[in-house]
Amino acid sequence: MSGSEKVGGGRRRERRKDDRPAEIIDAAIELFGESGFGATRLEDVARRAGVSKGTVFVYFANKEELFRAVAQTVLASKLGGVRSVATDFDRPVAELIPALLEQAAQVMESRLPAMIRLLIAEARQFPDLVRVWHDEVASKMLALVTGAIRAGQDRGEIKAGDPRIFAISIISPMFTLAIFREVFAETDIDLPDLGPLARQHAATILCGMLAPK
Amino acid sequence: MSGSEKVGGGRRRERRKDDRPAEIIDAAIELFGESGFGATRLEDVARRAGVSKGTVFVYFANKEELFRAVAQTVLASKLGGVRSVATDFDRPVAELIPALLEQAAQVMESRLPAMIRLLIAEARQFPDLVRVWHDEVASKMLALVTGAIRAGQDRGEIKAGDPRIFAISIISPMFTLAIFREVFAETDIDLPDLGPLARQHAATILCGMLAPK
DNA sequence: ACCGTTATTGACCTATTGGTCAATAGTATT
DNA sequence: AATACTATTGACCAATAGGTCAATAACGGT
Repeated sequence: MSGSEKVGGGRRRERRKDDRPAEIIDAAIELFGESGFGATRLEDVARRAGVSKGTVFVYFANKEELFRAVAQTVLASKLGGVRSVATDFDRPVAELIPALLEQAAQVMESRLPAMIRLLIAEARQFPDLVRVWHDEVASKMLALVTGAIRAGQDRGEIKAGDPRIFAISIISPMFTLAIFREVFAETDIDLPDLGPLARQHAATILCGMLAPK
Repeated sequence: MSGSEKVGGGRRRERRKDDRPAEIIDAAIELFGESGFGATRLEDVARRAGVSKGTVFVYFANKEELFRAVAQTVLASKLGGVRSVATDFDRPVAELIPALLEQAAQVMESRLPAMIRLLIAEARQFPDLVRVWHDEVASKMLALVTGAIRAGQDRGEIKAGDPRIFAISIISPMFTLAIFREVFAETDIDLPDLGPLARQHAATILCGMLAPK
């Protein structure tokens, strides 16, 4: 109570060079997520970050650059998750797939879907970001699953068929539901939860892919 | 050849009240699809429609209204496809699902994915459009599939499980691939085609859902 | 041919907002 | 306490693009 004021509305100008970028990025993540890139005003980002518009331009050359920073921040924070699953590569597919989908259900509970929505929205404006998103996340994910499928096929565990298509069959429900939840978030439309979807879909698709013994 | 000039670069001012709206909407579909809503200038829409900016405002109160018209046009033109599948409702699921996915593969070859991308992008800006899209397309689609699943379960054809989740398992790969193709369109990334996906996925998911005899 | 109607135009207005920068005020050092 | 340094500010600028409207010219009717 005595000396240290509550930070929120405390002194007006504080010099915190090191924390600013992260704070601005956080604010931008929220606002871009709420209103999209085009409709979000830098001044609002600044205000939410507790900073003036000028400060935003001290740390980010322009709006695009801020968007890049936002996208990379969210993507980077999720990379760990993907990696962790990538480690247990050569378990039997019957174990890998449920684990993978469970993991996906968790990851999709974060800010990632909002980010994905943004990337879908601005894909044409920021082709290089699409590239990053593909190289860092999508293709790695796909490669991981495809590899596991192929291994399973070699072992005679999995039916014949295009592994890339199997991979899409496996992961797309998580992707689709995550997007749907984003899009229909503000409405009263109710959708299944990610967890149950992950489990039932894992069982179904696995059963469809296992080679008949 | 004699009197009627080629329409394209013909006389500058023509009075064609009836055709203008459709022409403007067509131009807008293309441009919104290419650059998104925010980044598309009404003046460009006008030019592509062979008309001046003022004319656009004669037929559409503002940019939002034009967007609505665009969305509804594309949605409406696709409604027929959904309906046509809805008719053969109580065939055995083993026939219905491949047919449905084949149909979906075809529909996703149209402008619909671009429109879906747009709707995802602008969902927060146009909540009422999201509603339309849900009521007119998504929920009908879901209801159709869910209904068929339930019927199949009653007949003992299909395993126990949440029919809504089964429905997502069935259709989401088509949705996902369509979106991916949109997003990665400008890159050199190559993705599977919709047809093969539809067929292999139909076989896989069906096999996973059929009750063991 | 003439005229009245109105679809069409494009110059114009203006609000918005990304982006700049000289002034200001924290902070560290002495 | 005085000084130097620089993070922060917010008034300001300029460009862009949505939106308006009086003037114009295409068309139908007589």
